[in-house]
Amino acid sequence: MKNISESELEVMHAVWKLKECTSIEIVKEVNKKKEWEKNTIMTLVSRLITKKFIKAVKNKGELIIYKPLVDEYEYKSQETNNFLEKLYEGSLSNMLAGFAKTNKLSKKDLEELIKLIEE
Amino acid sequence: MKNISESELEVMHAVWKLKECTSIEIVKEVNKKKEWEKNTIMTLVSRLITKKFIKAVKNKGELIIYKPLVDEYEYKSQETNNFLEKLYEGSLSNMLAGFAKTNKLSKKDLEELIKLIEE
DNA sequence: AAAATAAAACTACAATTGTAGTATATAGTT
DNA sequence: AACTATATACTACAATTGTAGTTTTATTTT
Repeated sequence: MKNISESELEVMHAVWKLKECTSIEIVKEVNKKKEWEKNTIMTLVSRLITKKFIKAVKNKGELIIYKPLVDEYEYKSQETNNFLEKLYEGSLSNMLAGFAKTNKLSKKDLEELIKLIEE
Repeated sequence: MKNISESELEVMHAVWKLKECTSIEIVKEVNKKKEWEKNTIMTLVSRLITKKFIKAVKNKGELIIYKPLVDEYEYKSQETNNFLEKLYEGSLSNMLAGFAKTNKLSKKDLEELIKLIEE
């Protein structure tokens, strides 16, 4: 399975959020964060279709409806694993340790971490 | 500042580890993980030089010595921020929450997390 | 029905990346 | 000094990515 590129990911975020949507809605949603041309955004959509991350449903007389084909959280945590593998030998605590060195963890972060651990 | 690509990153890991090293050493180190041709690895080294992540010091009669120009942990935590931004709206706890959903955190992870928090 | 508009598809093109091969310079060996 | 081996530099080339422009198709308006 191919990768979602960085700008494609921006589009995926929109599709994940909207769930079933038209090109118009996707463009509007993406434009909240990125000033990209409609054409640019639709090129990304079409690449995501080729890569099987999005499906297009076409009904006569209606706009095409786009839907995500992969689960958002599943995809994200797989990407997170890849990321940890690439930068931190796959170790989460390794990452947190390194991260804490430069990016002071905020109190809020710590509290949320504790809450998470307690479950 | 340009980005370090995925295969370039593999080379950076070697250079970070070795600190001051020759092409031979870099190739040997990278080959522990990736079966890449010497030429391939040296192409990556030269791109990293262009991108200012590595410096080459050349002394007459000796092999060229390569050194990292950026701090490993600084680079990694910056990349981590980018990653969090791209996938989790910049929120670490957001990531951990999502991560915990699919990737059961191991007991070991939890223990190490707790240790970290306690500092 | 013809024209105008807008959506969808197709084409474009440079930069980056992955992955080497080839040429040149330098050093060590006979 | 000539030859050989090997380190370094330069060239190559297809795939992917970022970023649209252009063409075609379908729908709505005169």
